[in-house]
Amino acid sequence: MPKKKNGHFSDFLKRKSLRVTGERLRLFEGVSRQRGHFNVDGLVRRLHEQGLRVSRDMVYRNLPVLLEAGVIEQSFKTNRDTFYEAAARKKHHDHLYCRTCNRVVEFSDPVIEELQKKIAERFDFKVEFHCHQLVGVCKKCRK
Amino acid sequence: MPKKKNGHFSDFLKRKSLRVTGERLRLFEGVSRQRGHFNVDGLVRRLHEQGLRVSRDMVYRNLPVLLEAGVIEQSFKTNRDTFYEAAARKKHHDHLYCRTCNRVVEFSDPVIEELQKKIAERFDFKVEFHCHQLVGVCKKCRK
DNA sequence: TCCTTATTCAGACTGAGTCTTAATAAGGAA
DNA sequence: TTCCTTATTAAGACTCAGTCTGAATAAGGA
Repeated sequence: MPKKKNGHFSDFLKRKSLRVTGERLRLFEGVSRQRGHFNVDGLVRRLHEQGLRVSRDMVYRNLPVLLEAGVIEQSFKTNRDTFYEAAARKKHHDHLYCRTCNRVVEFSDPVIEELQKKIAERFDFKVEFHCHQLVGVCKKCRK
Repeated sequence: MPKKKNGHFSDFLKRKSLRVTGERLRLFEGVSRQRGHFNVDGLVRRLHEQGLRVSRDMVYRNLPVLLEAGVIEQSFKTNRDTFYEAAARKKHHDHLYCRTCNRVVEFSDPVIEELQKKIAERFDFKVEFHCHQLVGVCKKCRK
């Protein structure tokens, strides 16, 4: 029984005076074990396939909570959707997005991260997340 | 009469075997003189106010053309809209976006730009534009 | 001038994200 | 435990940025 796993999350909820509901804990567990990028509808579909009954609306309502708790982070945006991923799985990274084949390549650069932090400080800006994606055409799609 | 102004644009159209229509040239001129950030519906509204009759669809259809010709560039995205700005007006920059007051602060960092270029080269990726925004809460909104 | 075909317009459509309302359940008080 | 207040939930309607369709128009080559 991994009671400990969602301990941090329910602590977070209490700290924020949000109610610790079974729904939220189940959502937390379900989301935490997802791999790769997902949009909301994709997430709901996956969770259903895994036998977890959650409504789309429930996910949308709790998105800010999951983001603030650091359970997920925003990954990248296409014209249509916003994609997320479970944050605990791996360290932060940014994305190259091929608009032709929709494939995504991850990159991370500690120098860029550091410079970003400095910029935020300079403007006295509390950054909650950032979106950094290079959009274009990958090698394959250029033939 | 600044005939020369849209010369580059009509050359671009010809090079791409796209038809040089009065509509497109008018759109080009209208868009070029806009200042600040705008989304599509806002742009259409502004152009109407300035006496230029363009349909929303016309703008959407020609968005890729204007982007590729370098007339506008993508600026930042909110949950709902994508914002653009006339590119010729000023040099490239990125954005801090306050999700509370929706205000936008511009920043630019040549080192980050350079590092991005290197990353794109490493993955042999032809970058058409990039989206780099730090989302959070500005000084004022934190009281 | 004619003909082909890209472009334009009007308006319907799609779907991500939001909102409403009634029902439910968390958690504090006694 | 029981009751009560109030946040949360489910279902489904709604909004509106962006896309698509089909008919009318006009660019540009022959």
